[in-house]
Amino acid sequence: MTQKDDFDLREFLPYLLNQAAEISSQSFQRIYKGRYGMLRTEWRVLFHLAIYERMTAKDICEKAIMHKTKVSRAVQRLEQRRYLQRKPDENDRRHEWLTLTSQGRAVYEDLRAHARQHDQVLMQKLSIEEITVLRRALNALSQP
Amino acid sequence: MTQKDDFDLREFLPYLLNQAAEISSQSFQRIYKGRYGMLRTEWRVLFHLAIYERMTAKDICEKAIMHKTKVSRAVQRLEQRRYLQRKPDENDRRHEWLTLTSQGRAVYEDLRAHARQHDQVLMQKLSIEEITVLRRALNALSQP
DNA sequence: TGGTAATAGTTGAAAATGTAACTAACAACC
DNA sequence: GGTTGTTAGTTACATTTTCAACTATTACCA
Repeated sequence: MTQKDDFDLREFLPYLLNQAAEISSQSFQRIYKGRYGMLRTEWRVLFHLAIYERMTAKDICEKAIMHKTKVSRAVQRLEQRRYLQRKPDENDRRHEWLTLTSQGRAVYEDLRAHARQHDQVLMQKLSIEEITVLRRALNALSQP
Repeated sequence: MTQKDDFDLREFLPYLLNQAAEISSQSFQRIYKGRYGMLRTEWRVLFHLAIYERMTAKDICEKAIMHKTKVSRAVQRLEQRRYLQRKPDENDRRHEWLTLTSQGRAVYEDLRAHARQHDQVLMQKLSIEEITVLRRALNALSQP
């Protein structure tokens, strides 16, 4: 098992990004899954609603770059657990406004604290300068 | 839909990493999926075998940080398409040595060229310095 | 006005993934 | 040698995701 080819997987950005994303998500996953049985799609929707307060599913699709069926199903499950409420738009009944319930907000507060803590741990692997550049680079790469 | 909370999702590393990984993988995905009907797990296994020549499934699990069932299934599909061959180890028949067929190597050559090209496009979004730091940071975050 | 197109969101079936239990081969120890 | 434990890899089943088709509502325009 000795390396032969001159193509270095460890320099291929999509590969590296995936690896880092996967590994750095794991311990946070244990938290939202373990405590609330939530999926990745679900905490993402929850966090967006907590931060932006009031969005339609479409808004979430765009902000979070998620497919509408993913969002639709995440919203369903969050509604079943009473973490969010839906309210049809008065003027255009194709839209539904989504807001967190107080229970949903409580879950968010808890998860946010863990997220912060988790982020701290991750950042300990990097220097301040690396963190700054990393965030900038990741944002740049997130523009489609 | 105005931001309210002081927690910034756009600074939460697992989120940022996922976003960047997802988006930067898309156009490469269109290539391996469109041309060869392959999955992400499959190109990863293919690339590892091309680069290291001869590995067991276990080796791939460790290098690629993939679960053994993922690897097992990817190997099955690559074998069905005649991209790789299995050969049981003489001394320990629990191990199977995997190698690419010439057909598998041809597919790799093609995909590698596209991967390089794709990487070039991604890197155009970044400065040289950002690329260096990004790679270093991603490698650091990939250590579990 | 009526007819076609576009948009928000849902649903069902197929594909992929995760989890845990399984088989087969070897190792270690008495 | 036989029992127990470990390792490599597969399989079965449940859970998620994807893709395409669908409903319901609004927009456009002759």
